[in-house]
Amino acid sequence: MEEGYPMVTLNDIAKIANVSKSTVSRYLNNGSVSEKTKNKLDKIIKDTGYQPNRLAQSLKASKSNMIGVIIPRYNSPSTNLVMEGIDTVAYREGIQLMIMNSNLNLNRTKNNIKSLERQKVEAIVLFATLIDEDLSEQIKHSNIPIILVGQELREVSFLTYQDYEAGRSIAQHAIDLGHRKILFVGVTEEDHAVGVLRKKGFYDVAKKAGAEIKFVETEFSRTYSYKKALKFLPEMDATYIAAATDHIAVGIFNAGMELGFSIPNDFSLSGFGGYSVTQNVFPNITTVSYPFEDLGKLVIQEVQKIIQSEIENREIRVKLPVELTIQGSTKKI
Amino acid sequence: MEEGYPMVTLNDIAKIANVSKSTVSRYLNNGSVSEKTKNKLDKIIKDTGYQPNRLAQSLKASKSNMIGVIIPRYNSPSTNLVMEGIDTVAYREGIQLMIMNSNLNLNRTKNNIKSLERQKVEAIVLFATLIDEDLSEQIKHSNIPIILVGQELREVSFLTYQDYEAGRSIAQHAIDLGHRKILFVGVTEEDHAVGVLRKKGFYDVAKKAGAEIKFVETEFSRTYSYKKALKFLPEMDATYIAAATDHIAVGIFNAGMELGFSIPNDFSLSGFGGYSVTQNVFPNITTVSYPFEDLGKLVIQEVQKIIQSEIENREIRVKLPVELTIQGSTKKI
DNA sequence: CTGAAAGCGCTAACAA
DNA sequence: TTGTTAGCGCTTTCAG
Repeated sequence: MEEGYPMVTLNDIAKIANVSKSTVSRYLNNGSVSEKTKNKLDKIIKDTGYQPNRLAQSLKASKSNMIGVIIPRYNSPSTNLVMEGIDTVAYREGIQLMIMNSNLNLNRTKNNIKSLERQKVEAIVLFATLIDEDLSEQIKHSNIPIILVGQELREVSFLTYQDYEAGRSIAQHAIDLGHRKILFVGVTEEDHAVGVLRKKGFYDVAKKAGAEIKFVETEFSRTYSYKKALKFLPEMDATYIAAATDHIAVGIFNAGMELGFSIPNDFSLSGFGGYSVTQNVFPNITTVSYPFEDLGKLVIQEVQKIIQSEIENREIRVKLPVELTIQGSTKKI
Repeated sequence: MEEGYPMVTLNDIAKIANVSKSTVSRYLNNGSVSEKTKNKLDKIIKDTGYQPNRLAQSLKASKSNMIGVIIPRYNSPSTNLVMEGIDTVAYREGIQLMIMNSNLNLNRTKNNIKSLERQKVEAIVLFATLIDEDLSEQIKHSNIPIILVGQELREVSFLTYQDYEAGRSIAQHAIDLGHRKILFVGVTEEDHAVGVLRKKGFYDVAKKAGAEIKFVETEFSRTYSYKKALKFLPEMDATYIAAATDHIAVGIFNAGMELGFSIPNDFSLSGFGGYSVTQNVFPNITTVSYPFEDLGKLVIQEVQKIIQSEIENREIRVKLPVELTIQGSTKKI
């Protein structure tokens, strides 16, 4: 590996061109220099391969033209879809993303925020599931705007989805199909959006229609849910299983296949999310589609507004609508 | 959203404590200050919530303690697994990652490299599939070390997998099961690892055993492969289909299910990669497992060595071994 | 149109 | 142990 060109600074360019640093800087920014020096600098910069040091620029400006993003982990399909939306707009707008992984760990999340503050990012987009009092305070008192994704929190800006309505929507679907014996496979209530809202929406509608609902708690991972399902499926009497996420649904699906069940003949099955994994099994799994990518795009647009406006105290509260996607895994009883 | 604490700098701390900036700096770094000032500074820093500005630190040091990572897109399962490995080691070592998305676009890749150079990252980990002459030159001449992941390239450091051997390995499996009429569903040869090496390894072994191989070219996406398979499956006479990636295999699997085929009874099917998607269908898909996470860990370890050593011209060439994972989708003819 | 000078926040000689 | 000084690379008044 041969060593590359040496690092050349603005000062070097100035010396070579026999002008002052400010002239070079001016050329680089406004471009308001004489035709002659313009040509001269043009050539020198091209020859030397000069690139302005962004650390120096940012330090000078006291801001970095970057937006921090804290993701919960790398392989979360929903997060990745949101990221695509974020990336699309950020790239178009010339905004750099500083992505950090919290690995679903509260302490790492807190440290990530501090780190991004020190990096002078202009705003932080935070994917968080679990939020304790401490983190909540940190968010509120940060000197840079933090916007939460996928959860709602008092006194904090957020963009999320209509999880409660999603629950209602799929419950209505189950009821419409005639199901009255239902198993809801959910997650911990510590996750407010998934653990509380989806379930509550579902229960509210299903109970009202006179359905009998049993509950099993599992974890987000497909594998864990698969193992759990191997146990509860044999002794289950429900005709409809509502899983709190698509991944959980797929885990149940696979366990069902392995145990010799036929879906949707032996029982109907649905998820939440609408990501592609529901189409990796056959029949495809009925789900509620979430507008992940749209939310990503929207986040950056909102962040832009916050950054550009001088009014810092705009509080954003957005809940995007979701959509029932009926596929082959649910049918009339 | 209430505004946070005002930004406090090292200088502010110094003034409040009535000492010089260097004393504060010294306290922060070596800690070699008198017990008295130590206590004083301790308190002030805690009270003010002071955090050193990392832009200034990095500018001063002319380096940022960050490693740049250029990923091909957000939802690539293999990349995300490697990222987990990278993240594990980087977090442990206190190294920040600056992740950028090339979106599989050559120009974005080139710009990403420039951007990371300007950011003064200490090294760049580059996931690239397509590499043209221009990019190759850019890599070689960059003034910061760039290490390629998942592909090999002359005169460039890289870590990748034994793709050729992977091809051989799964071909041997097919042959051992008695298959002699084989369909290989691959991708463009522009992707050397996937499009060339896997295929070549497969062909070398299968041909030698007297098998008859037909070839269909598809794209990486599951959906595209699914559609393609809907067309070629009905008129296919092979007893074994080797897909060049797990995603392609799943696409074929789903098309097969939809057309009423039974796998592995009507034909055997295998993929490459070994990520969890192979277990999202039933029967699970036979594949070659790649050590994605290990590679991620290794990358950062190697990068560390490069950074720490003064010898810049260490060229790294690593190809990690792979492992055949036999599951339910392949069987004896 | 151009240059001198100050300063962003920090670190690191070097003196005291 | 502490303070003074210079400087990382850049932008931005303010004069000329």
